[in-house]
Amino acid sequence: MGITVKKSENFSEWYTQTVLKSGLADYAPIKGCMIFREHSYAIWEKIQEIFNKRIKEKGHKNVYFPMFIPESFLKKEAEHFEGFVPEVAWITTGGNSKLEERLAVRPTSETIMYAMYAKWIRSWRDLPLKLNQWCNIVRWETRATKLFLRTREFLWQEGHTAHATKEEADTEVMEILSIYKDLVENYLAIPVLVGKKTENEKFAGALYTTAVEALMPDGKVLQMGTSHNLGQNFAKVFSIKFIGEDEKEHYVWQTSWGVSTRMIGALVMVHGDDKGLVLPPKITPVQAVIIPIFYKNVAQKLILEKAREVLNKLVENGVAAVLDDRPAYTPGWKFNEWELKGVPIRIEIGPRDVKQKQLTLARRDTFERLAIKEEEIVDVVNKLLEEIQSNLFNRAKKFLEDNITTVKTYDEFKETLKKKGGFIRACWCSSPTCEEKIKEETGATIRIVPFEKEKPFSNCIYCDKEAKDVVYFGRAY
RNA sequence: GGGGUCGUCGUCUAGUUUGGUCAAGGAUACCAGCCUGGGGCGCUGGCGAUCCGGGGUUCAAAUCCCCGCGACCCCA
Repeated sequence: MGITVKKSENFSEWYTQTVLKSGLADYAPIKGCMIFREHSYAIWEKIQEIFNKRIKEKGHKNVYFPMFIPESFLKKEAEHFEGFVPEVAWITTGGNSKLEERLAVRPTSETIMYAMYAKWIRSWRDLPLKLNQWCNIVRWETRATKLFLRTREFLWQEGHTAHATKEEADTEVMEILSIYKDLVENYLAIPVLVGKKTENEKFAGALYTTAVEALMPDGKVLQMGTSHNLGQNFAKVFSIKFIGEDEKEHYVWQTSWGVSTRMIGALVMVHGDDKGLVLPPKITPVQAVIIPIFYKNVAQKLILEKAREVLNKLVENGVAAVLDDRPAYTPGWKFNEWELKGVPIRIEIGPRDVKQKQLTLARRDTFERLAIKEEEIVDVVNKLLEEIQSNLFNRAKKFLEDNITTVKTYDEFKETLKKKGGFIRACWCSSPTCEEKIKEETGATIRIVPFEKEKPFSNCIYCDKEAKDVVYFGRAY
């Protein structure tokens, strides 16, 4: 019933088992598809809650657009279409009749949304337009399914804004990126690198793309979120124009950005251990579980009463606590189950504790156990939750820092990639050809070009010509 | 994209190499009853599989062959 492999020994198998056995997800009876079960959906709801709050503060509104996109819409922006067509699922038939124009099941919603933006935006007074939607996305993957990371259907949020000027759009892109960084680092406790994408790696149809990228324990890099400045590319093909204060006609400047349920996969990989999930307190649906320990010859009622009292106290003080009073399972069984599910704190209440007016607490991240005075429970739990949150982040941060390797030659580059993985900091001449060659030969891509230009410390690792940028390479999921 | 492994009760698995002993064995889960309870506790009984689908070879197929479907692992 528990996880039968060690994280350090067979990472891939460990990941699959952890996801399945913790009750996060299951395979669906449709190839390439998965089921987001209660546990992962609850985490997703937390993410929604946090992110909604942040963007609503900034004046964004949530909407919902159709999941079907007419082919002609998708085709309007050539680069965009090229980028997505290899994995678009098409609807060609409705009932018994063949459709006159086939419909794409949205791989992303730029085109369907912008067709409407063209209708809604008339004047500078209509700007900025800042909409977001939470929805499902379909990309017809042909590669092997990996729960949360590579499935044909997944959930995400996609924000789409329109602005009067490029500067405003630039600002929007950066503000959203910093919300993503905040979400991932301060809630999911996963440290990230932020920066720009190269031309090769940018979103199909964008002017430029920015991203937050995280490092997984197996040395591979996972893109956690992207924020794009679309320039006026879509505005021109969808004719999204407004009359400015200068009484002239202008095309809008647009942004789009998204994070997906992939983040849940990162959460599993980064923090999980041989006993299962380890969830950061700020993102877990359950922060503390109370497990009463009964003995036949001791008044069960007393223990249960005490457990309920502790539960109420915690809940009243804003702790997401639950009481596991199922009589059919033994305490040991429950310990294992809640550890598998990653709950940060376990509170045990048995006859010993009641007698001594104490509670026994156990930390999920360090397995440390401690006895505390009953009346201290709220303070101690809150303090522990904070400690666990920062411990998880610091652990991951150290791992990230230890796995950023600076190299000066291509041999060193290949060696590091093979032996260690992680982020590789190297100099690059900024030619897409070198980037492409490196990808072909090693599988590594440029994950991030830092916003603050660093001074090159060597020539381009591939062509040995003068380097223009210091960039971060990695093998990505 | 390339290579490999695999598919048998809900789940994990034995059996496949060498066809017959298998109307498929075990463990776990599930149900009933007892017993327990500070790390997946124990006992008794019960339920549960046309062996992924299709075709072929054969007196005989979970086992051999072909096609399909699906999953996983490794490599770029």
